[in-house]
Amino acid sequence: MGLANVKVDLEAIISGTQEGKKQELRLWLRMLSTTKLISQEIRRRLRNEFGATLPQFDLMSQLFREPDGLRLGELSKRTMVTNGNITGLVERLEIDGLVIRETPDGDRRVTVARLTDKGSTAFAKMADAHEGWLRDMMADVEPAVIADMLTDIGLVKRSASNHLSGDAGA
Amino acid sequence: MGLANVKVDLEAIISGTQEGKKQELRLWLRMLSTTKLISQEIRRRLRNEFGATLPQFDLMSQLFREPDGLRLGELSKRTMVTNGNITGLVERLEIDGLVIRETPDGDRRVTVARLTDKGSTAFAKMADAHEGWLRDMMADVEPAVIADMLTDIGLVKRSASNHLSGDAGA
DNA sequence: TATTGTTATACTCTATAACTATA
DNA sequence: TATAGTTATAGAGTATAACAATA
Repeated sequence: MGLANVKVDLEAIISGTQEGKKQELRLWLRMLSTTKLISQEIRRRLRNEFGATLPQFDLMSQLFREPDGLRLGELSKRTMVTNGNITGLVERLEIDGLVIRETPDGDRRVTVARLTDKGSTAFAKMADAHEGWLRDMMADVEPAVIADMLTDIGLVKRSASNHLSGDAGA
Repeated sequence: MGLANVKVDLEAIISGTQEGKKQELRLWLRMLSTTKLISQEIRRRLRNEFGATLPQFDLMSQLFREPDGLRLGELSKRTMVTNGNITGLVERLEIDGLVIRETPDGDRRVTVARLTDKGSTAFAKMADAHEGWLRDMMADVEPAVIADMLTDIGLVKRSASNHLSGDAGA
């Protein structure tokens, strides 16, 4: 108890003071290194357990939300992968039978990619595992990490009762 | 004015409730997509303005902190790059004259890498620019993003005075 | 002419495993 | 035998630019 409602000083950040700038910078740096760790592990598991890459997972997750599929240009925007590279990315997935490309009648320049049934099933499994992995990884570092992260960057003011190492349950 | 000390509910997270788990998950997902955007832009600028890559920048930042250099094994750990790949990474930097490899007398199996003067100067410039870029990127999205991010994931309880869109200065 | 994709190129990163030299 | 690096290999991602087909 006493852990709730830890005070956060957002004012420095929002008002754009020097101190606020420093805090922002540290927040992003912290986020970058933390997410590097996480995404490295996610990539490893995607590869080992599903033979997939993170960009492929990203792409499939976009298609999963769009049963009718997406034009490659739109896919490119959403995944932040250049047009030229979307082709190869989709191609590899098509070879595995996870994605199919079709040209609609209206405009023959257009290519629409969508998940096959196999792809849809595969992605559902991956997404499920993905969520579980995140939970696992959080369990390893939790409960200290999030609060520590916020404290570390000076966003959360550490209070006497906010000392997490040790008897969190007491 | 009312923006300070916004209340944060860490209790759900720390106590490990269902609700806390959900919040964590959303936090990581948000972080992953946010940092993807940022690191993509950072990578682009490092390449265009300095001809460097993010892994190279990471490696140099480790060496910058250690004037005496680091053994490759230690570099590998700190950068999370496998031993086999550290060799090539360091090699490319050595070709550019930014890093030098030396074998100490005590143990001839060991290789120590350290920044050259040129490398040190180059890194200082890069780090400076890097910090500026982060500030720039934050300026684009700021002040809403950080607070919004925290609010969005349910970490910060949005209050009446915490409505950021619009007249933040009033 | 503009748009939509594709192709071509070149480089870096990443992972894995076999290998060498030294201790 | 164990340790520190290196080499070898293969595959994917990334960026850029030239290109083809269609509108």
